[in-house]
Amino acid sequence: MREKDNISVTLLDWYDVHAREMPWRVSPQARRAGRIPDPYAIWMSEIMLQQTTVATVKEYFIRFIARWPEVRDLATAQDADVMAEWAGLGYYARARNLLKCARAVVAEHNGVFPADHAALLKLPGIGPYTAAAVSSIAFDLPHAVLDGNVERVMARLYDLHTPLPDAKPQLMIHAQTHTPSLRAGDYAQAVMDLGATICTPKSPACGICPLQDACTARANGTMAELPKKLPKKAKPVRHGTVYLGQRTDGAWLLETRPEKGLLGGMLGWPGSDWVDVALAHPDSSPPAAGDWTLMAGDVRHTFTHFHLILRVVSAELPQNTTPIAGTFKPRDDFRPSDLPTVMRKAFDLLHTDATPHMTKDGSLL
DNA sequence: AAGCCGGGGGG
DNA sequence: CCCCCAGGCTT
Repeated sequence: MREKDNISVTLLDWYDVHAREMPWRVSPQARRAGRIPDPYAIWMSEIMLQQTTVATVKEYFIRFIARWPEVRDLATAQDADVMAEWAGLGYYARARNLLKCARAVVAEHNGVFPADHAALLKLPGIGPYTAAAVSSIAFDLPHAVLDGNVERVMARLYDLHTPLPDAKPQLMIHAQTHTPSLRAGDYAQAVMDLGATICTPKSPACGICPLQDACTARANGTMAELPKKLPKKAKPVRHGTVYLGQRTDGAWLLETRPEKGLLGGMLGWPGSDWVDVALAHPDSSPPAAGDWTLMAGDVRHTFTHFHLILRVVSAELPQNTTPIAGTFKPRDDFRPSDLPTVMRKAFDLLHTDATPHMTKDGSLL
């Protein structure tokens, strides 16, 4: 086993050769040539990368930057436009905080992201990880990033068997130990790249790992079982009903969900509450009078903490319909891609299987 | 400290 | 189909 005192040098050398291309990334070569990363772009990428893979984020990042090139553009955007652009990316509180943060940077920091870890930490949506990531990647300040990748790399490097999240303080100490005072940004990206591409959760590619000779778990053969985690709890199943109503002129009956809670601030179909299978089926009344039809099949979707099974009920509504819930959105004003995934699945069900399961008879609903 | 928040990819 | 992954906010 080699000593662990030059981990950062080894990783930086590896990163010089193996750094992946990303739309927000300044390559180590470009950085040496004097190119400075755009803190706004780094911040936006890091918010999107919370709980989300690089492959998924790329297209969203490109669209956001094209539409709102600078923080002042985003700060003056309409809430609904930002939420619609975020649709499908998940964890919608991130989008609400993205907007809050952009407005705070304009209002409190003159439109310039502060090159200061403590100041970044005070901004909405920026926690310990993101403050360290922006500090290091955008400003080359020597703050240690500790995301899931770094946790895994450090747990294996030190063969640490303490389960997460109890192990976090120890892992953070190791992460800080290896963070260099020079090239802190490249180092942060290097260690996260390593975790994403080589030191992977399952079947890590130890044979091509630049740290293989320094890795204690590799020496002990325990890398596949690290990091240990506390057991997760089972997800309950909930049931509900959504109503997809389309007026004769093509307008859809939609509602904007409340700011707080599940899918907060997002567009969705009116419907019942979502209740546990053990309870009575939700008493759901349609959002407007009409000839409602239960569609064949159902929508199945899994959220962070429960599985959901939705009945989908549809109707063609007369032009003079007065909604009980929701508002009509003109056909040309509505794109299915503005919906969070579970709501888009309901829309897809309507259009891929247009055969009614049974005709509405009044008692059905 | 524990619970609340999506969605994608892999076995 | 099920399992795994993983930051920040709220309470």
